[in-house]
This record gives sequence, structure tokens and C-alpha cells, in this order.
Amino acid sequence: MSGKKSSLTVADVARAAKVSKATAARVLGGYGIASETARKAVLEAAETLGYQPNDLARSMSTGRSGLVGVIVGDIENAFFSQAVRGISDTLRAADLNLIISNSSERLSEEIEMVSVLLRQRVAGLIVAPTDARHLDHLKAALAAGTPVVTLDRHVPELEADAICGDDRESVGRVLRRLHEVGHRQIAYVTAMETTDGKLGKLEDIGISAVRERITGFLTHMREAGVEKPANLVFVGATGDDETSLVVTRILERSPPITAILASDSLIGARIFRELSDRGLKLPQEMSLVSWFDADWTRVTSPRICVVDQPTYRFGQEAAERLIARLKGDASPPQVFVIPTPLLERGSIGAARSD
Amino acid sequence: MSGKKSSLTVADVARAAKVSKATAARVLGGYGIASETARKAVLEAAETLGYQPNDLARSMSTGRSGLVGVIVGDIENAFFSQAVRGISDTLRAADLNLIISNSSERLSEEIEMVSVLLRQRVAGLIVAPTDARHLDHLKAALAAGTPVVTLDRHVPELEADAICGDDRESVGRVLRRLHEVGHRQIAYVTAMETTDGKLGKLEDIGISAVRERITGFLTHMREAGVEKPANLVFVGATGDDETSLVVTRILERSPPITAILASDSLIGARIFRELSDRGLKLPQEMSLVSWFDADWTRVTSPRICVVDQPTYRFGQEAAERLIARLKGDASPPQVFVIPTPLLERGSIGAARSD
DNA sequence: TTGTAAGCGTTATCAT
DNA sequence: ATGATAACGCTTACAA
Repeated sequence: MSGKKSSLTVADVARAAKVSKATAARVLGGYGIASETARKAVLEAAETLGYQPNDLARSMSTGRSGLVGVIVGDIENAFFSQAVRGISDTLRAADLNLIISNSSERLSEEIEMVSVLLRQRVAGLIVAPTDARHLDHLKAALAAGTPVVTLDRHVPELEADAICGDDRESVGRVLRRLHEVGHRQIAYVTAMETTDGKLGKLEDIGISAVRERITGFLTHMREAGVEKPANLVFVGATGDDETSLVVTRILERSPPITAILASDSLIGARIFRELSDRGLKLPQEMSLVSWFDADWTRVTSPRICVVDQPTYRFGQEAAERLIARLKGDASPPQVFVIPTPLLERGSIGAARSD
Repeated sequence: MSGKKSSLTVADVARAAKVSKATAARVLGGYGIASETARKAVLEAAETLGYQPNDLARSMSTGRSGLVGVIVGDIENAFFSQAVRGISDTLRAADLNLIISNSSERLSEEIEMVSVLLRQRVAGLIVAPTDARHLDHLKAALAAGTPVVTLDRHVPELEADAICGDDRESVGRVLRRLHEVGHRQIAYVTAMETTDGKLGKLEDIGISAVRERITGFLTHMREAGVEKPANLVFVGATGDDETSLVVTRILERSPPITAILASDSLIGARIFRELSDRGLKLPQEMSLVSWFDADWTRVTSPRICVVDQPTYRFGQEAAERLIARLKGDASPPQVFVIPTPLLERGSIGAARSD
């Protein structure tokens, strides 16, 4: 009852239809030409036998594989899973499938996964590169003729299309808004880890989206007359405990910090919980803005103001670019910047009088 | 600069290493035997040439493919993306990769995806079957010798291992708790669609997890002396508007409904928003319990009591079962029931006096 | 231990 | 329009 029946081949169908293997293959593969009679005979034979083509073999001889590799930082994160959905929907419409891998935002894993995917001879790669300073593996993919599209991140040195948000500008929008209602001491909190817990050189930030946003933050804050904005960037908010520590440091600051920007929605949620655990009232005692319009930001009171990153669209665009490349588009690599508007909600209030 | 260099083969390496193709293949494939000298020569040649094996070809000749197909209802839903993460982590440890597909909870898409994945000759399949009454495609997979594991759902008629929660019991736990604090009129809300908006025959519920929970609900409610518990099951909460309608109907009921169970975390979030939009106070005016410990349930006030479905573990177990099958385990199919404990939080309060 | 040669299931070339 | 037949890149008897 549990048959490991080594599936049927075109040869079997050909035999049943009393034509040559070549003719059967032409009909089944939908290429070349065949007479109506032959076509009918073959299709009928295939039907009754229950023939299922072997895409492995097909890819072997054609050289192209119908599989696209996707490497994200963390599929559990709605930011990425939503993007993956966009990718998936778009790819399917082009008859492509998707092999998915998690880098856990670790370079070593990303390298490993690229290698695995290349071995599988994927038709193309969509990657959220973990570290803009290590690109050999991605360059190797390109050199092997496998198109690459970067997702959410842009690496100029790579000959690849990129889909990303307007990170630097989005920070500007947030800060302008906060400035309008009187905020001056504003904290930026990110998960990024540094050796000493302090913000280092900007060039050392491997994830371009993070680098862009912090750069924007520093620029705009300086323009607004804040002395040492780097002191307002808090790094290392990687988990609950670390974030708790960061919040403590923020609350101890003098002059008092009146608003917090959370670099992503995981951090945002943690910060929100910390603040409400400590009994702080939003937005009277603290304003909060997070990146990504996650579910949780709409059930809090007040609801949380967010920078809306339409990641489903990120995914769509990425897949579309890749498909274009697969179809032969050989134009120079482009960066597609997707607007990430500020969604105003109750978590921004007037700054406390200092 | 953009080379479509048709990658190197074992033959190229063999030539460079001055050995036969077979010897090179043996070394590179890590099978058979080779002298130390040969081994060194081959590896060195492979290294300097930059040889990358072709897994497609390998699968072709060995018959096994190193790829596992996963079909979920909606990768955007944290319930599934978390499970996928569990699957991914576990598979990787066994040197397997994962092709992922979305069924959008539609049978037709599921059938299509199974077919695509079988064509790709995946080694195995992990599926959250959309409809327990249509199994031909999954049976075909089994017949072709491809092991199948069902995720979150169990279909007895299928010769496949199943990983699922203790759905029926979990409803019991929830209801018992609610009963203790005085609730009698309790609503169960699900996304499931029916033709007339009413609950039909239980056997017609295609998703086993939903069927089990509703069955449990009806049984326990009856045991608690509620007359027509079916009237307390609200179906069709598929989107924001539909859920709004359901909530209206719930609030209009007499005798008044004092507690709501949300069949999944998307519905739970929608219901919560509806309730707070209407100014109802949790838990004084309404109690709420949701399935799945989603992020949003921990940032509301009060926090939402949930039935904790450890879906990462669901995924892990599913992958482990599949790996066991791939290794040749031929024992009869088993159902692995994973406990889904009730996490008590502030959203349960004493029932209003009626 | 090593090499020769025959597959795996397609596609693709070239006569017929 | 159709049919032999040779690839594709690997594994795997079987021989040497």
C-alpha cells in the first residue's frame, strides 16, 4: 500500500501512446510541434497513467530552475513574513517557487545559505544582506549569472537591484513632527550591537537601513541644534532585559528625554511594555514612535505612531525586479525607494515643559 | 563582467587534478574511497577552480532531493511564520532545505502547490490541510512515496503523522475558568465561513482544529447547562467589517453575553479593537480570551488571556517526524498532541450580575 | 584504489 | 511532423 513507485517518465507515456519519446516530450513539455492526433494520444496516455513531469530533470537539461532563493533575517518577524508573502504571491504568478532561508541576521549563516541555494541552482536570489561589508558570497552569485535583488537594504558596491524604504527621510519626518510639538531630547533605540555599547563609526554599521536611519537622526538632530546627538542613540536593545536597561538609562537622562524612536516593531513593543510597566503615561510623560505598522501598535492606548513600511510591497517589487532580470533585463542595477509615511497616532504628545 | 559561465563540473576538476571523473566525484561527493594523494589533488583543484557541486544533478542520480515542501495557510500570520521558523531550524540541522508555499487556506491552491512540489520531487511534505474532506492530492503524495506530516491539523483518513494542539481540551480549560468566575453566556467567534452565516454540521468543518474546538465548546457548554450552545458560536469573522458585525450581534444578545473566545489571534485583535472602540471596559464589562500568544496580547490593558499554542514547537516536531520518516521509520502514523495551556491574564473578570 | 561506462528524466539537435 | 540520439552533471555498478 505504501509504494515507492519510481514515477513514470515520458518514455512510459510514449510507449502507451505509441509514439516516440521525442514526440511525447514535445507534447508534455509544451514545446516544438506535434500533430493533433499525436497530441491527443499522448495527453490521454499521460492522463490515464497519471504522469507527473520531473522538474528536476527538466531543470537539469534546460539549465533554469523555477526556484528563487530568499534569505531573510527572521521569518518570525512580521516585517519579513509580510515581505515574503509579497514575494510569494508575485513569484507564483510567474510560475516560480520560493526556497526560504533564515540568516538570523548572522553573516556566517547568510554565506552558508547562499552557497546552498547556488548549489540548488536557484534562478535568482532575494536577500536582506546582514553585512554590507562582506559581499563576496553575493558577488559570487552574480558572477555565476544568478541575479540578486536586495530587500530592505541597499549595497552600492553590489551590482544588484535594491528595494528599500526612504529611511533617511523618514527619520526627518518623525523628528520634524516631534520638534513641532516641542520635543528636543529624543532618543533613538536600535537592536544593533557594538563592542562597547556606544555608537561607533557609521561606516561600521553593516545593515544599510539602520545606518541610513542613524545617519539621518544625527544630521537632523544637529540641524535642530542638539549638541551631541550621538549620545541619544541607544544601541543593544536585543532582548527584553537589554531593552529594560536601555529604558532605565533613557529615563535617567538629564536633560530629560521626552520622546523615543524605536528602530523596529519588536523593540517598539518592548519599550512600550517597559514604559507601561513603570507606570509612565503616553503621550503625556513620554512620546513613542516605532518603525513598522505592526498589529500591536493598534491595540494599545494610545495607539502607537509608526513609520509605515509597506513590506508586502517591498516583497512584490523585489520579486518583480528579479523576474525582469530573469527575463533578460540587463539595464544597470537600480535602487527602488519606497516611501514610508508617518502614521500619526496618539502616542505623540506635546513635550513636557522642562 | 556579467558572466553566465556555465559552472564547472566534476569533469573539469578531474582533469585539473589528473584523475578520472569517478575519483573526483568520489572525493567531492564524500562517498566511496580514494587514496590520500588523490583526495588532496582533487580538493586542491576544486578549491582553486572554485568548483560548486550541482545539487540538481546530484538529486537526479540519487533520487533524493534535500528539499522539503511546506504548505501553510498564511505565512503572514505569526501562527504559521513561527511554525515555519521551527521547521526551518530543525530541517537545517538535518541538511534539508525548505520550499514554502501559501495556500491562503484555499483548497484549490493547496492542490496546485502539492502538485508543484511533487514535480520538484521534494523529499517530504509538511502541510496544514485546508479541508479534511478533500485528500486526494495528499494521498497521491503518499502513494508516490513522499512522506507527509500535517501541521496543526489531524486527518485520520490520511496515513500521515500529525502534530496538533489539544484543541478540545483547551476549550474545556477556558470554559471551566470562565465558569468559575460566573460566566454562563459565552460566545465563540471563528473566521470560518458558512453558507447561511450559521453553524452547520460539525462534519462539514474542513479544518480539524476548528472542528475540534467547536465540538469541545458545544459539549462543555451543554454540560454546563446551556440550552442551545450552537447559538453562541459566531462564524464568518473574516475581516474587520465582518467582525464588527459579529461584535454588534454579540452585544445585542439577551441574556447578555459576558465573555468572548476568539478562535485565533487575528480575530482576537479585531474583537479587542471593536470592544475598545465602543468604549467597553475589559474585563469589567466583557471578558476576552484568544487563541495564540501573539505580540499584541501583551501590550493591551488589560493584557489578554490566551490559549498558548507553541507553534515553534509544532514546527519542530513536524520537521522531526518528517526527518524520522525520511530516515526510514515505517511505524504506523501517529498523532502528536501538544499541550496548549491557558495563560491567565487580566482580560478575564467576574461576570456582570445579570 | 582507480577507471570505464551506464544510467537518472528531461530537453534539444538533426536527420528523415 | 516525427524519431533517433546526444547532451545536462552527477552517482554507481562493475572491471581493471
